[in-house]
Amino acid sequence: MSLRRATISDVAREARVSPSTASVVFSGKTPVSDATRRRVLDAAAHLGYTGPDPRAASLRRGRSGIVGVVFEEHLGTAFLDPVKTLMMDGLAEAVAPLGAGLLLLRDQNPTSAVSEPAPSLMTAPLDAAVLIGCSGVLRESLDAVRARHIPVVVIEGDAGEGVPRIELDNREAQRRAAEHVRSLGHTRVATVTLPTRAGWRRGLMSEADERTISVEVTRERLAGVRDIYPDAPAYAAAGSFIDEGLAAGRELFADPRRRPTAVIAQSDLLAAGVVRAAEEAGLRVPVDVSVTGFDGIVVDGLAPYELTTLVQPATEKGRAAGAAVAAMLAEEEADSVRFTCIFREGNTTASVPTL
Amino acid sequence: MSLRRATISDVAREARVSPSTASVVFSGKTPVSDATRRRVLDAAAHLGYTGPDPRAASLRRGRSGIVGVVFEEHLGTAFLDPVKTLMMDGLAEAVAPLGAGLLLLRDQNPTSAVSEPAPSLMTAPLDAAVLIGCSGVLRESLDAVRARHIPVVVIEGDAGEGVPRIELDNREAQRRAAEHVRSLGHTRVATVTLPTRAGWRRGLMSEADERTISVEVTRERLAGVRDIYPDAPAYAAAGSFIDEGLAAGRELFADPRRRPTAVIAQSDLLAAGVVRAAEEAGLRVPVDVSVTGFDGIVVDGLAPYELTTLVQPATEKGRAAGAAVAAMLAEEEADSVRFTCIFREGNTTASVPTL
DNA sequence: TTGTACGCGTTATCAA
DNA sequence: TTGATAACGCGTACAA
Repeated sequence: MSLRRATISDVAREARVSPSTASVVFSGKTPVSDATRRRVLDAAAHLGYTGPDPRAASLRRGRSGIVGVVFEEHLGTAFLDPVKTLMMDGLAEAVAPLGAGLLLLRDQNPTSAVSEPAPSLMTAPLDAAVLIGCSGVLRESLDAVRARHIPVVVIEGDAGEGVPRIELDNREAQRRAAEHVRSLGHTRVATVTLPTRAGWRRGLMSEADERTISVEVTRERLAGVRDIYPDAPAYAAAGSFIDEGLAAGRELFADPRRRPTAVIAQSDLLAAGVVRAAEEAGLRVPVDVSVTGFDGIVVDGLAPYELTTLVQPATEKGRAAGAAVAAMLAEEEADSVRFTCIFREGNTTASVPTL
Repeated sequence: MSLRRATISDVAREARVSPSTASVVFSGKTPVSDATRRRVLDAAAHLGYTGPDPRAASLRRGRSGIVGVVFEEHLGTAFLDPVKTLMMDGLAEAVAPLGAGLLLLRDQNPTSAVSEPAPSLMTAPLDAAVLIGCSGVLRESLDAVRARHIPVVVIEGDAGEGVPRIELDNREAQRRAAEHVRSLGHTRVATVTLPTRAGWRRGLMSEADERTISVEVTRERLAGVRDIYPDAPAYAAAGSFIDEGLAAGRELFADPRRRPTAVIAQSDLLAAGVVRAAEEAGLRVPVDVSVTGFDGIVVDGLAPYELTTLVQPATEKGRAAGAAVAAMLAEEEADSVRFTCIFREGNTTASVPTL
């Protein structure tokens, strides 16, 4: 065995062909006679050569086969969100035909005090990047990627002109849920929102709080509720978890005299928590209180309840991002896509109780 | 603007320095006079040069800054498992100082009928690879990676000689839970296991079923129970979900005369489902029935229950894998690590009810 | 502190 | 069907 790994030239020499011929045997881009292919493959096996070095190949081709996925949070946190998980699934599926893989990236440099893009985002051999939830924080990452002229797609965020976006009709969808609740006769309604900004601790929001929501999804969905119920109390959770919904529900159901007859939650997990809080308070769902969610995921352990919710095409969103990436890599125009949620009536909403 | 992107030579020319000087300005490997640095940086800004091309740099240095993480399942499925999620977190944290990112990889080629490694595993510019749950299926991936002489670490799996492993004391830990249950006086005990093989549908296992369990974790933990309760009925779930535990619990609690007074579940999610099933059957936990879990994760929505469980250092496992990768990249010896679970008594176990 | 020269391993192009 | 040639863009001895 030699010290350094065998290269394609070594294989070519051993097989008594030119390096280009050996290369072609592996890439399959040009027909090669069976005899020659045999010789090359045998030589490769003999030398323990397992195919072209990806680093050299990617330099030569100008493609690395790597798509970066940029999160603005801890990976562990990101994957706690079932919607993001499904999106990743769709994305992975959509880039697989390109022979590409997904590189997990965080936006912030964790070791740096000042806000600057993570080094890996600057130094990774990316063919394209997908930014998830482009709020203010991801701005630097976006700029960094664009400066590198890397095609970029943004999911759920505002990216400025020229950047394809994958969006949801958050406001309209949430409004539909509110309309449904109204059509059932509910007038005492509360809403439980997703976090409003980084570092928000849970609690009822003041008007001032509402005006300064920096998370677009939260703002939009709240606006959808406000279209129908301008004055409903809004409780902002600290995250999209059952336990957060539970905490919110406890507070909302605490005072029997101001108890809402319907709660519109901005995620299914929050809604599940609200349902639990209702049970805990001795309220029957949906007889005494109606609850709506958002996302349309399967909430493990919530059976026999089926949330009335807005089903968002989470996997589709990922797939669409992947398709946009594929288009941009093929030098085609990639369009923004706006997905529509589908209202699904479960067994957690009913007419307002008659007193 | 020129057609092709500016290279470091262009910058050097514009700054009237040699390419190597310009290179050094970006890498910082050699001191450069302030004046020169300025000129180079200005020239770079002028030309829109954002730093060395990662593809070329990685060819030259022989490092890509990419660590592959190989799963044997759909990504969406993998991230449904809180333990894997935490592991990813630890892994990401541990490789970040290397300036490395995590490339998500599946082991099987989804488009191929025959079992062969995914193309991305063969063609991705990996510095190292981490295989998760190396059962039989991941064998090909392991061989492929080793043929490429890429350093590899295996989490929860058997990798053969020379491959560092990150393991858990599954059997001993589970035995401790069983011992705890026995010390509480329970004799009518059942266990709920993780899936036994790919494609297993839920149900009680026969002795023959038990002998042919192909998932190591399941086998080991079951062995731990068997050390104490050789004859306890074992129900294998189809996945680690609350709803699976619920289904298992329903079956175990169906017949009041053969009802177990304690259930040992192989994961916290399964245990949570068993707790729900107990409630559903009108049994109080832990008064009428004790339940133990495994993992020590926070089960969202299970409050006020706190499972008696075995806390496994999930994040630590990821970190250890990252450390092993770092060591191997530094040409050091990387040792296998065997982690120990910590028994934690919650409020879901109590003495056997007196009749 | 700066510059020269070379090679990292591959593949696209073109001619034979 | 095969082979010669020339980059791809950079980092790093080594010399100046």
